[in-house]
Amino acid sequence: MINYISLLRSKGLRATNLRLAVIRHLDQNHGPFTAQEIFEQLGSTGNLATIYRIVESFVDNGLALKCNFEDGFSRYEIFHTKKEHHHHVICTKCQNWENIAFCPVDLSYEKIEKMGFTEISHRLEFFGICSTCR
Amino acid sequence: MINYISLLRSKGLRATNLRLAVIRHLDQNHGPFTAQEIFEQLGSTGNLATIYRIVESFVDNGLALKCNFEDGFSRYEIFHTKKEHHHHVICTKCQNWENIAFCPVDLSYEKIEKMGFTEISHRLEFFGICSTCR
DNA sequence: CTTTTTGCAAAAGGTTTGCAGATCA
DNA sequence: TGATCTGCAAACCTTTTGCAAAAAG
Repeated sequence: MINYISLLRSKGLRATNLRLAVIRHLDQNHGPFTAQEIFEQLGSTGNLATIYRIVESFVDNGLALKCNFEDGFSRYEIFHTKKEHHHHVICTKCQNWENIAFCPVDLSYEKIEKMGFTEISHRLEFFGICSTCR
Repeated sequence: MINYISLLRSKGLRATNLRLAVIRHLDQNHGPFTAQEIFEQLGSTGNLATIYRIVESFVDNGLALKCNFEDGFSRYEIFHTKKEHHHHVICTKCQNWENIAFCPVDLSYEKIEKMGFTEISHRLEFFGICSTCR
């Protein structure tokens, strides 16, 4: 059982009720979620603008990752070093997604370093049509 | 020398002056570009809303690709089958980018097909800090 | 001369911001 | 108590849309 209060404080963030609710929700559910989804799943308490401030602060402090399904919404997903870096396949019809267990990209970093870049990261998402929609 | 008029017509698009200017600009310059950039680089003639309609019609008809540098703008890049599928490294400080000559991802499609997906595609961008900004 | 495209202005819609009051440490 | 955070409402900013006029074929 994770101590969310300590986790937040370790990043210099005060452990407010709403922040605790958001970090717990992200940690215990199958995300990523949009800010709107988090807001609703938390019972539409609090305020959407505050949810945005919270998830962005999590991204800035390494508690969450932001990802992009090319549908006009930013999505936020828990990040701890325990959980490995991963990607998604998004169905372009129903917008459901699955996690992908492997990353085909990391081995490429050496080539990009040779191009003169440092502190390399990447964003990768797959799109397709899932078996249900076919 | 590409015949842009025929190229547009082969996709069922009328060869208007603005569409010709946009396709020529995308083809002859080092993109991708935002709609605003295209508008300005073309001398701010025409209308930004029309530029949006044009580049989106190019994407729908396979003449352009849309890509995402995670900075709030959509970017559009010429696409012909002659030019191979490729990715970018974007400097997170100066927002300049370079093309990447290889794609580490295509070999993964088989694994994703086994997950039940068809018509698979992917979006991949690398981020880092370039030698100038370091 | 019919259909498609453009310009203009206004709307849409996700995200951000200013500020006063509430909450945390 | 002092610093940080939240709620509210309004602003922001990229992108889209409706419609009448213009251009294409």
